Amino acid sequence: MGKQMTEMLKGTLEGIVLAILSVRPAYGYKITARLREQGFSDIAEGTVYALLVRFEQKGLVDVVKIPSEKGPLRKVYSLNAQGQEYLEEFWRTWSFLAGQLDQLRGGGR
Amino acid sequence: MGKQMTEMLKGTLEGIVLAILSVRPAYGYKITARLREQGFSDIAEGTVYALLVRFEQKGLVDVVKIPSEKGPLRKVYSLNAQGQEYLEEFWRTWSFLAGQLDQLRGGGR
DNA sequence: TACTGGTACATAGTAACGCTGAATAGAGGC
DNA sequence: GCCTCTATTCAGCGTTACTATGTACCAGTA
Repeated sequence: MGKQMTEMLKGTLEGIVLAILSVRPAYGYKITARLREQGFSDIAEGTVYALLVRFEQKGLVDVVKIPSEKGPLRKVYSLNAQGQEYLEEFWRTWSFLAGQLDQLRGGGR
Repeated sequence: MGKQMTEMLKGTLEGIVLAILSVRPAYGYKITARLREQGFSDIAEGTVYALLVRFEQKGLVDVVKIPSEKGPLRKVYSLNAQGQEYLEEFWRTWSFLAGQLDQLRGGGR
């Protein structure tokens, strides 16, 4: 992945994963696979797990352990009220930034 | 400034400043002031200067020293061909990310 | 039994970036 | 002289994503 993308993901990946969780609960492995399908080609496994741990520590998610059909236990994460709140703030921040960028891009031509 | 914004600016502020320079050459103090007016309320002084130094090291900008009407010499930065190229790549990366986020946001409701 | 491959989670170490806070310095106004 | 505004620089810090590796469970196969 490009270095620009790597840096741009800081702060954004968090929101992306929260948004994914807001649609439906999911576990790390699945989230990583989904991100890769969506074009974030080399998101590292460890990256998502670290993120999920942080969510848990901040109290943004609830966790349930569910047996997998194949392999070790899955840790299924779901967004709780606080996480929803946090996600909304993320969207506000993102909107502002995207607005500014659009303006700059338009003005630059 | 919010912590979310701080993290989101990583990788993005770089593009923002490059975009500003692509419109017309500018110097650190002015850029910082302009960013603050545009709503990036507490961009730290040092942040922009560090960015400009990095641009210089990567060879994305040309630098001229010009006397100020009031105060020490200004270091005026202008985007060169390589910088222009880099900025275009930034826009491509940004477009991809913004597209993904828009999709997620739409799907989440 | 041993091997392979897919699923699933965890973690130590590293690099990059923006922030904090302070220092330096010139010019003009009181 | 002292303060304010302009203008740049730098050391140290916290957060984040990446790299690389390790653990573990299960199914299929030879």
